[in-house]
Amino acid sequence: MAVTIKDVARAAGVSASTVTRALTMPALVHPETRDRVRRTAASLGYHPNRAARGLITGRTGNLGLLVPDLGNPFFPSVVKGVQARAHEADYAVFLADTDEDSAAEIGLVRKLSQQVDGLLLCSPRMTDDELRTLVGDTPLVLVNRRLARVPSVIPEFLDGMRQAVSHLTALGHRRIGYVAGPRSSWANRERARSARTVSAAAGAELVEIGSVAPQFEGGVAAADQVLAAGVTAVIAYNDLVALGLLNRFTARGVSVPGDLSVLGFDDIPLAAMVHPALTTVALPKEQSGRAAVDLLLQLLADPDRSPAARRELPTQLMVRASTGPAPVHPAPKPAPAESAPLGSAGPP
Amino acid sequence: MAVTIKDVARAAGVSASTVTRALTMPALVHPETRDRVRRTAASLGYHPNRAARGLITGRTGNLGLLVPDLGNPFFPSVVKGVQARAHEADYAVFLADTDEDSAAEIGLVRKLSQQVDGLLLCSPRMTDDELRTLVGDTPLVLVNRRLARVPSVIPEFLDGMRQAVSHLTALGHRRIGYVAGPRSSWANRERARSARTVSAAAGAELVEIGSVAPQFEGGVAAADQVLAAGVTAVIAYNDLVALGLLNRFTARGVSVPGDLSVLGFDDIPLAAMVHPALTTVALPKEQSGRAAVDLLLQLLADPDRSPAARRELPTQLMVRASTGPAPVHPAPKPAPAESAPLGSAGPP
DNA sequence: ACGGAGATCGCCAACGTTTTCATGCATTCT
DNA sequence: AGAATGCATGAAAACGTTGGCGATCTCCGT
Repeated sequence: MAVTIKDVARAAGVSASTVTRALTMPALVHPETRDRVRRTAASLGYHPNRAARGLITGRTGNLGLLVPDLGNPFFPSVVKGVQARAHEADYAVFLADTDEDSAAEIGLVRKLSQQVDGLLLCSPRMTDDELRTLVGDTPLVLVNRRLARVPSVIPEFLDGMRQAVSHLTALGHRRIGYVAGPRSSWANRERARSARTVSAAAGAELVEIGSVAPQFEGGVAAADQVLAAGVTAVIAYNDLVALGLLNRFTARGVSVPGDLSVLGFDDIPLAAMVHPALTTVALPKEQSGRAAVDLLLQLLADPDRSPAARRELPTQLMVRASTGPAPVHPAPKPAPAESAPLGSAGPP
Repeated sequence: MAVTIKDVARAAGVSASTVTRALTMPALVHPETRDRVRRTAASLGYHPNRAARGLITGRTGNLGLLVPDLGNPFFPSVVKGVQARAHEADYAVFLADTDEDSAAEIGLVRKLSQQVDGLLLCSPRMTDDELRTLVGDTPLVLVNRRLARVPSVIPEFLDGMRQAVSHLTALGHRRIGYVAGPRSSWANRERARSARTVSAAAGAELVEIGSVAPQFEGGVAAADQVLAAGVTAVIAYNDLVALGLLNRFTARGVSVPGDLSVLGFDDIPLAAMVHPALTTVALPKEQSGRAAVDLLLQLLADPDRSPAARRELPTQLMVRASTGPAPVHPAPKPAPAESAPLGSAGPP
C-alpha cells in the first residue's frame, strides 16, 4: 500500500541500507548517490514508517501530555505551547484529559508510557508517593509541580504573590482574603504558603477561606464567606474562582472594586473579557509548555545528565479593573443575600 | 528492558503464538492454558508492544484530532468528548492545533496520517478542494463541516437558528443583526444562510454586519457597527464574538438587554459566567466529539460500508440574561464613544 | 479398529526499518 | 610493490508481534 524503503531503494538502484543512510546519516554516503536517493524518495513521497523505526530504535518520536481538565482555560494554553515546541522538534503529542481523577491519571500514565519517549505531567493530582512510583519508569517532566529529584517547570509563585500583595497594600488594603483551591493541589499549597509569607512581610493580615473546587462554581460558593470575613480585598486560587466570586458579588450588589477588590491567578484569556476586567497574576502558560518540552528533549538526548533540572519562569501582575483603593469603611455591610439573577450556572 | 511476549511464553511454558492467542483470540486455546498464560502475563506486567503489533496488523490504535485553535473554549470541549470516547475504545489520540492556518493544517494531516488509523478534522479551515485531496488518503471524519460523500458530524444549525430567532421575535424584535465570522468558515456560511432563511420566515428583517475574527476582539471591533445599524437585537457568530460585543456595549453605556439584546452561538462554559449571562444556542460539543469517534471507528471496522454517514445533532437555546423584550424606542441613541475602561484586551 | 473431524498448540515467515559486519575498491604510506 | 588505510556500499540480523500452516492428540462414528 504505502511506499516503503525498498521501493525507494529499487527506484534509485541502491540497497535499503543506503537509503536509510542517505536520509538519516548523510555524511556516510557519496554526495551524488545521496542526492539521487533523496530525490527519488521525495518524488515517490516516501516517509519512513515510524512504527518500524521505533521497533528497532526503541524511540517512538511521540510525547505524552496529561492535563487534569481541558475545561479550565489554563490548560489549553499550556497544551498549545507543548504542541508548538514538540512539532518544531518533529515529535507528535498524545493528549489525555484525566478529568481531575488521580486514579485515572495513573492508569493513563501507564498506558501512555509504552507508546511515548517521555511524558509531561501538567498539574498532576496524584500524591507525591504515587508520583514517585511512576518516576524511573519513563522519562518525565512535571509542569506546575515540584518534587525532589524530578525535572520540573514551575512559575515563580512567591514572586507573583509578592506582586499581588504589594499591589493591594499599596492600595491601602490591610486585611486580605485568600480563597484556597483543592487541598491536594501542590499549586494551592504553594500559593497559600506564599500568601502567608508575603503578607506577613508586608504587614497585612491574611484570612484563609475554605477550600473549593478550582472552578467557577467554587468561587460562587466561597463568595459569601468572603463577604462575612470582613476583608477589603481577596486573592483567589485561580481566575475561574475569581470569576465565580465576581459573579456572586455582582448578584449581591457588592461593588468591585468599590467595596471589595478581587485578584486572580493564571490570566486566562477571559480574565480580560469580563466586566470589570480581572486583575490577575499572569502565569507563563505557553512558555511553560515549551520549556517543559525542551527539558524533556534534553533529558531524552542525555539521560544521565542533570537528574533534576528545574526551571522557574517569571510571573507578571496584570492590573485591570477589579482592584482599587481600599474603601474608607473597611468592613462593607452587604445587603442580605437575595435570590439574585445568577444566570443558569454552567452548561447542561 | 521491557517484558516481551517471549518472556511470558517462557514463564508460562508455551510458545509465543499461544500467548498471542490466549490474549487476543481466547476461543482458540484450552481454557486451562489460557488462564495460566493470562495470569503469568499479568504478573509479569506484560503489555504488547503496539509498534510491533502495528507493524504487522497495519493498525496503530491511534486517532488524530486536528483543531484550529485550542484558545477558543469551544474546541477543548470537543477534544474532551473525543478523548473520552477514544479511551473507552482503547484508542490513544494525537492532538494538533493548527493555529487557524490552513496550510499548516494540510501539512499536519499528512504527517499525522501515517501514524494513525483515522483522522478527525474539527472545523477545518481549508477549502473544499484541499479537503478533497486528503480524503481517500486516510479514513477521515469531519466535525462541524459538511462535504459531499465524506462522513461528518454537524449540529442542526438551522434548527438552532430557528430557536434563536423565534425567541427574539417573541420578545418583539423585528430588526435583527447578524455579526458574521470568517468568510472562509463553513460554519459561518451555514449560520448566515440559516439566519436569512429563518428570519425571512419569521417576518423579521436581518442586517448582516461585517466579517470578523471568531474571537473576543472581533466582537469588540464589530460593536459600533452594530449600534449604528439600528437593530434591537444581535446574533453573533459565536460566543466569543458575543462577549466582545457585550464588553464594548458596557463600555459605551448601552444597556443589555435593556437597549439591545445579544445572543451567541456555542454555549462555551464562560457564557454563563459573565454578567449579564449570555443567552446562546448550545451546540453539542462533547457529544460531537464522541459521535465523531463512533463514526470513525465504525468506518475503520467496515471500510466499504456507508461511504458518507452523516450525523446531525440537536442544538438547544439557553435563555439567560442578555436577551429581553425589544425596547419601545426601537433605535437606541447611544452616547458618543468615549475612551472607556475596556480593560487591557487579551493576553500579552 | 480405522479414518476423519475437531481441538490445541508450535514453527516460521513476515511487517519496515536500523544497524552491525563484511566486502570491494581506490588511495596512500613505507 | 606490497600492505595498510579509508570510503562507499551491500547483506543480513534484529526489534516484538501476528497469522498461516502444519503437527499432534483426542474423540466419535462406522
